[in-house]
Amino acid sequence: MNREAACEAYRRLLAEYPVVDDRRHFLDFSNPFEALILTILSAQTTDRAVNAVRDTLFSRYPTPEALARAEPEEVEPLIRTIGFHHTKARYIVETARKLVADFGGEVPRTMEELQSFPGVGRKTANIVLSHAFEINVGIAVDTHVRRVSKRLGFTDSTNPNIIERDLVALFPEEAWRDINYLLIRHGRAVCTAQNPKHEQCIVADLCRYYRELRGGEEK
DNA sequence: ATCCCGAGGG
DNA sequence: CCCTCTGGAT
Repeated sequence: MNREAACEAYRRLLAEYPVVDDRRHFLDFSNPFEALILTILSAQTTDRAVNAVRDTLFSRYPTPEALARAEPEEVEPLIRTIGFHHTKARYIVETARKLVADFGGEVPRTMEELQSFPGVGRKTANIVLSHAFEINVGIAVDTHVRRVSKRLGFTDSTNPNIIERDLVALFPEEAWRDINYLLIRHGRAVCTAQNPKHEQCIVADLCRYYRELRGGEEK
């Protein structure tokens, strides 16, 4: 897909899913430490579930130092409702310990350093950088971004790294932070994995997948 | 039943 | 590439 068509799709998605509006329901990323921990906890879960545990978690462990002193076993009950709590309790305690031991309690601001924390892959690191630090080094690619990008024709690949490279080349840097969010919204509401709602899709006329489907059944 | 703004390990 | 980890919402 060419850049003009991609940006047209971006504009329409932005109008359909207002990002500023949606951010109210997203996680509060004002504190980098909390942002890192909450983003780790967010994996394969809803932001509602994560928001439900944030107050108890951070009132008990307000700093990296406090969380570093805890044992995963005592943190686990506090985050039981988010799922994957056994693994995630270990991730966030070890993350806090590494934060204190290697970074003086300050959350680092590079992709490489962030990905050295347990539970932080490229997707999570991208989110922390772009939302907590306003640093755009790339585009966070999750399963929704992956599916929607492939269908629309933003990329031909299924490899997340190549998808990210294609998206980065396709969109201006100002759009990087929001395209992730827009594609996720669209992926959940309309461009679903099964039975996508083509009739509700605001970018159907730009969509390679939709074009192929119609071509396949009409001729 | 199915899915959720994934990452680590085999 | 595959599998596992998990509870909650719908």
